[in-house]
Amino acid sequence: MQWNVYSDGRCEVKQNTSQRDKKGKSIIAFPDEFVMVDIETTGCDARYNEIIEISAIRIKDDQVIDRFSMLIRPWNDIDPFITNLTGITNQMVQDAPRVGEVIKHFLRFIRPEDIILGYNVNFDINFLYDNALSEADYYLNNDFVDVLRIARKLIKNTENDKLKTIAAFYGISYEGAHRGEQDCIICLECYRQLRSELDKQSMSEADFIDSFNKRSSNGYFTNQIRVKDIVSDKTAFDENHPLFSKVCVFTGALEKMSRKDAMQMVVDLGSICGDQVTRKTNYLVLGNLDYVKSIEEGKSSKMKKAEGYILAGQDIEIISENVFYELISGG
DNA sequence: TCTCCTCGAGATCT
DNA sequence: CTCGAGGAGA
Repeated sequence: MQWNVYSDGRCEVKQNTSQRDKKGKSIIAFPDEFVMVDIETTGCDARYNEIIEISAIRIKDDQVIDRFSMLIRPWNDIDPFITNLTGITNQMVQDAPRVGEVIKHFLRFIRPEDIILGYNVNFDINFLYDNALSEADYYLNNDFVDVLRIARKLIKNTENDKLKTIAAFYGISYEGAHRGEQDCIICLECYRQLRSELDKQSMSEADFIDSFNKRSSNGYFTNQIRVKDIVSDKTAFDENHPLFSKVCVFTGALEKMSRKDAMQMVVDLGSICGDQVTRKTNYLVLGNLDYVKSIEEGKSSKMKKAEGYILAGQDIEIISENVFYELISGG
């Protein structure tokens, strides 16, 4: 909580700036022209910490066409932890301009219609938004693309999704990282690799973008995987496969793959996925339900329904994830 | 089958 | 914060 303290002793809670209601949207896009941005700061909290470096590079049609990089002299000393992390010392910034001057230069570099890219770029946007408003009376409202979100969706087998890890995954040098300009270049290289990853996974950019934008008109997430969204491009199937023409329904979270991937395997075998358990259901595949608090006795509604049908003599089997994989592989 | 809603897990930037 | 689940009700 921050306070405004007046000379007559009055004080009041500082205006809630955390709304940032003119801020641009986080979008998923692959624009032909954009500005890659990275800042260095004295800490992680935009309310209490200061920007000490702003860097940006403008890319058009995969070419760097303009650059911006300036150090800033903060009002407070730079903590040794930050100097150790970034290599930026108090001495390096002693003749640098204040944030007000630098942000005004930056606002001349960036154009209102530019799309900003960066890694976890919401962090940078928040600092820039607050300083643009307080120092230049300007609302920074550019939409932005977070390369982290793209990486999270596309890269599954790394231990985490830090920029360092994604760079290593693609063999991109991390030399000179934690300085603005170099981080822009590293992020740009990762972005290029991630974009080409779509081809490797034979996915169109439009489909990839769609997978993020499954929001209903009121803005709520409706990210449910629906049976009708899972189609097979295969035309011939092995009719002797144990799952052929069987109806499979999933409940709970699978441990070894996403439900969507599992459903894709099912339809690629010529089987049918169901959204809910019915008399036509043949297999109910049991994922992990532990984390679902609303579930009583560890059983989802699909399980209870299936058990009811089994008691009534229907041909339904409730199977574990592992048994499901055995069935998939034809065993 | 669609809309609206709730919940838990797991992060990233300096 | 974002994302991936499940559920009630129409």
